[in-house]
Amino acid sequence: MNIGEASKLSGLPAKTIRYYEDTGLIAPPARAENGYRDYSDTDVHKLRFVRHSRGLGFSVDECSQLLSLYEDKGRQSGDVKAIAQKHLTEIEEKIRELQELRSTLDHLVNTCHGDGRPDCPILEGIADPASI
Amino acid sequence: MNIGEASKLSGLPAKTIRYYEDTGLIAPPARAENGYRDYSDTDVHKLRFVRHSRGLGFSVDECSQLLSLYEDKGRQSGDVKAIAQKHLTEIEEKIRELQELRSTLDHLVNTCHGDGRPDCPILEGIADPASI
DNA sequence: CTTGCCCTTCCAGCAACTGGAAGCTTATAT
DNA sequence: ATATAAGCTTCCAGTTGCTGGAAGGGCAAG
Repeated sequence: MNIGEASKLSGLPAKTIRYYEDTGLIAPPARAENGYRDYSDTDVHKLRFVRHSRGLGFSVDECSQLLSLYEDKGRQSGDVKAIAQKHLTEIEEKIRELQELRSTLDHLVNTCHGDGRPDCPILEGIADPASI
Repeated sequence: MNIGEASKLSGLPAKTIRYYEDTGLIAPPARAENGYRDYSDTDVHKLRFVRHSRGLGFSVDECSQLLSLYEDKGRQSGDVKAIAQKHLTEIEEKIRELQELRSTLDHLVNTCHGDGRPDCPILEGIADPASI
């Protein structure tokens, strides 16, 4: 099938599929006689795999590793788990950071009248965070 | 003072300060006779303001708006609050997304033995999310 | 036969820096 | 005085993960 069809079935934009091919994340597919990329069902399956792992927030590099492991029937699940665990830890860290930001911002937003007057605790809080 | 000193006092890398100048976030400082950038205390104050607002996760563009408002003594606090509120909402949305990812990943990681055997619920979950 | 859509490649740009090269000036050490 | 090191200048390239657009070829329908 052409890239348009593979795009529909995988849920990835055609642009993105070509990009993944360029950067080596996915192997180049077969080519039809007219030069068009020709995707198999297996190719589409892998594209979907990549879309899902990207959707879980894995970096393209991590997706590449996960895809290799997926294709390696002699894999060790410990290797997969290590990647996922590391990613999970990073996500948890990110959540903590964002919650801190939310807390600070929420406080600032709530103390600002937000009207036509110029005095603004938000700006003061940014200028001098120690004052919060 | 030279950029190195301004960097120390503001907490921003010299590279970043030059970058902010290039992109118009901060006004170009005075220049000494030797061509070196020459920062005033006021300049440093603004650099700190930018560092803090970046630290709160505002985009450079939003920082630019906030800095303008900070310098505008006739500002309306409602304008500031609108920017901060929008950002807060985005952060809350981001937190929700990450919590979803965390939930899914946590489940996957916990169901994987993570040993030398090849069967791996993480890979299966990525390949077929409907199965989770 | 032309219109329109799909495909191809390549180049540029987004955010927000960061690193490095090449070439000044200034400060320090001998 | 001189050699070296540190700090400054500019400019260009790379990072991540795409996305948009230009220029051109393929192919089916009207």
